[in-house]
Amino acid sequence: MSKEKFLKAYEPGNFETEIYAAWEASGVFLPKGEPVENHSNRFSIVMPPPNANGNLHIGHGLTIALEDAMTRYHRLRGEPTWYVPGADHAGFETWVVYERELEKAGHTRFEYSREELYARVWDFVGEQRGNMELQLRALGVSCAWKDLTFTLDENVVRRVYTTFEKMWQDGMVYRGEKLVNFCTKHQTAFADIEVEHEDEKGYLWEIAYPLTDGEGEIVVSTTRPETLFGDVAVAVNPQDERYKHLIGKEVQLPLTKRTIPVITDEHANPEYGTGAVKITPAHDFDDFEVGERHDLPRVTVIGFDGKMLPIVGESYAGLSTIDCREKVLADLREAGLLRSEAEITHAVAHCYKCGTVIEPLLKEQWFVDTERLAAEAIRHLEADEIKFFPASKKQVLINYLKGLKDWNISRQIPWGIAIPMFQRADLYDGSDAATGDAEQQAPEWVFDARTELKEIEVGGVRYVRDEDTFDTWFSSAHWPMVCTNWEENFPNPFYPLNIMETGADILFAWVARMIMMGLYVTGEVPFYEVYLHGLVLDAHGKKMSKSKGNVINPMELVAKYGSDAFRLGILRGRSAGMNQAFSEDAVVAGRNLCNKLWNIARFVQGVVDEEAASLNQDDYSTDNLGEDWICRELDECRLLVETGMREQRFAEVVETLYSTIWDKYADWFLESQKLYKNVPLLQATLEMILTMLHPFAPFVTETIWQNLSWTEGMLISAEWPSRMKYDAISAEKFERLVIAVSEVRSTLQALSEAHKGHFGYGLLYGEDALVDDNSLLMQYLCKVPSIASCEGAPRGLRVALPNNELYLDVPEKVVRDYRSALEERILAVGRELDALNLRMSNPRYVERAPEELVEETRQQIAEKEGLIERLKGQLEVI
RNA sequence: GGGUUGUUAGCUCAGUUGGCUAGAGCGUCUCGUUUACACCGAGAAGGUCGGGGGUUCAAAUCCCUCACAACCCACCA
Repeated sequence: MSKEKFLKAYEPGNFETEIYAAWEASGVFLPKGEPVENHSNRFSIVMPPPNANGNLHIGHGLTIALEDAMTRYHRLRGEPTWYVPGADHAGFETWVVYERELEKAGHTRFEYSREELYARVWDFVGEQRGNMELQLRALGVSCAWKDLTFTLDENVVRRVYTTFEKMWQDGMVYRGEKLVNFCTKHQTAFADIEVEHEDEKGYLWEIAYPLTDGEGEIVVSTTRPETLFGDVAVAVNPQDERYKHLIGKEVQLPLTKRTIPVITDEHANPEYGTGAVKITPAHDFDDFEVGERHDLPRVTVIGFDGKMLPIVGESYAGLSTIDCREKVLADLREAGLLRSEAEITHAVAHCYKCGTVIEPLLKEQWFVDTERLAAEAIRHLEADEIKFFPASKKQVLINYLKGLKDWNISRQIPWGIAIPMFQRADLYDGSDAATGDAEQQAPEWVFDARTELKEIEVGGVRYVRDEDTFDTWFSSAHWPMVCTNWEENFPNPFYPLNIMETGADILFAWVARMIMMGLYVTGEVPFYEVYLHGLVLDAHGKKMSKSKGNVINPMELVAKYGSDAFRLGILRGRSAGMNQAFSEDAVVAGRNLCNKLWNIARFVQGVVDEEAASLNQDDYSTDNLGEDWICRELDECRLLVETGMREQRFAEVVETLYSTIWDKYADWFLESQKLYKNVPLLQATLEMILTMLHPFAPFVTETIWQNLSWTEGMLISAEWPSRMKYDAISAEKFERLVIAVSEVRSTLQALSEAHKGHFGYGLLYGEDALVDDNSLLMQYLCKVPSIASCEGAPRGLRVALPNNELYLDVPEKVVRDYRSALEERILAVGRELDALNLRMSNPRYVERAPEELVEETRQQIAEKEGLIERLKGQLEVI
């Protein structure tokens, strides 16, 4: 590239694609150098895999901005750095999308075998693949593309099967008939965590169950009268005096011919409803447990299609639960058994995808016994082996793990990793009933990884594959292992990961499971740090959702403002774990910074071109105050960036860089360089700010680097800046000069406003060595037409500075017009002085506050007193 | 019902272990075409840091309490 490309404004679209291609082609995204065993000298991170067939949303944008900034920073520090990208088959999500397509085309899943469906979805995803990866590239992600892991890759499946087999052998996997959360629309069970509870209006009905001995009745409270066909008991609290005489009696179950017992159980709450509750173990989680305690039968009355089963009798069978409810209520009313109806609000479980009410149904499923896994995870968490950002999430996670229940890992959707379990054929369908002893003694279930086969033969016995697939979180739990090829590379120099960065909303679903699984398989925590980002809300702090129509597409922002601007904007003001509103203004500010940096580079390149003679110097020196000052400021900035990166405080790092580059480097240093032109220093300092900003704005910094005449190689693999050398006393002096210039400018502006004139006044100075030594710079920065010593005869308006003797050479008339402004200023300083005096007049302050603080206060009082004195003198002159 | 986190300028948000005059971006107002940049420069206005109480020489920061908001968890029929 050449300088001709240094156009006036930075146009990201002209460079980004080209720059990204150059990075990718150079191989710089792959880890460089020998990974060392000490994890502090290498950096590994894996991408939470975006949905392979989807588009990136704003949350991905934040994820990439964070992860890529970390990655680039560590790469610049010279550490072997490995950022592994991923793509998710997104089992249920993708299945829902595909099934919708299928339905649009007038088909249903039931027309196809599982193999056919799997193949069809595979093709469907294949068509979409690539979009997501292109979008990641547009965001500038510097990940090792050749190591991209798809969640259905062969090595992932192999790893998952190995773990599952180990769990099966360890007795941690079991087949159980339990109540599961079942979506009757999607025909699949869910883990507890996948179910959404919402408060809804409903009714609490009271229904009379007559005693079989004819001695009255017992009235139960229920929100689901249609499940009464599945009732197996009525429970009352053992402490409830009202019902003591009924315990052990039988009642007639209304609308049926069955009778059921009255039992006691703590579950019955005497305070709620009538205090008597019907027990339906097959359709209610509480009742299921009551049933277990009392060894009650489970009567299933609702099918997986959400319709009433034949067992409920001809007049109800086949009805939906809602229709059945209406009919039951009507019939009860007619029978005179419905005692009351009251509106209530209660939590109802819904499918998180389609909103269908979740039906608790009995189903045979595979479960993972989580007790051991959770206990081990808690042990390592309590030993502080993983550092959390924000720190508070660690305890939140421990609390969750303490209450963790067994994990249902069976899903009835074809798009996923098949569960490698086979059932003895005779038990599977009964059609091929076992005849011999050998068959009858064979185990009911066997583990076998040959899931591509529908049937297998083991020891002469025929087995049929379980049709279900794994919960995606079961395989995702292996993510850090599979992405780093933990098994093949053992001992793996990149495992455990340095950090896991992901959304705070999947702390339980994912982070918890990665920790449990990592410990179970490898014996080590899978990562040393966890950074959890919050939700990106819309501009008004509302959650983004398609239905609300407030979704912001990151790609549109990238197209409009550039990738760097988006990255700078999305990180601004965002801290770990917090849900924060998205601000397009912050992206605009990012865009402006990129343009500013671009013009800084144009200026520096211009000076370098002009002063060609002084080129090719290896090192810089500092020859005047501003140069020492900028070296000090840049070095301070570097330290703040390093600390901020260590502590994962990205918003602060960006803020620091922004103000250093703009408010210090451009506004003061470059302005003063228009007089002095220290070429080697300009070059060194520009390189430094480019390097420090590169993790956050990779494209513009690299583009500039490529366009500068003297730089070599690529910025992405440049060296992190080392310490700057400077004279601290000079730097301090420049700081005072800055204050003086600001005050002069401010006074000039106030004068012009008071007097409606333009401010072509000269500047005079008295006994002021600092100004005397730097008069040219003062004149230039203050934009005054002249500067001179007042030769012991001050005139005009004294500038209100405590440490400098400066006068603006203005006519007396103007000073008089300025009188009110001066009076105001005196009052303001007076107020400040009062506050300081108040502090000093408190003897306990002097006594207890640190000495340097007290000393500082004393100095300030002296300064303010001097200043006020001078201002008053000025007023008297007028 | 339990838990977590918020409430700081017109808007969106920073503010590390308590300590100089509480900051930024965007917006607003005034002035300005000084050849790096109008995606700019200079200057300015704007906040009793949600309310109340407490600890301290000193509180936006620590403690208590109230109000409001968001999110997460939860089987109360």
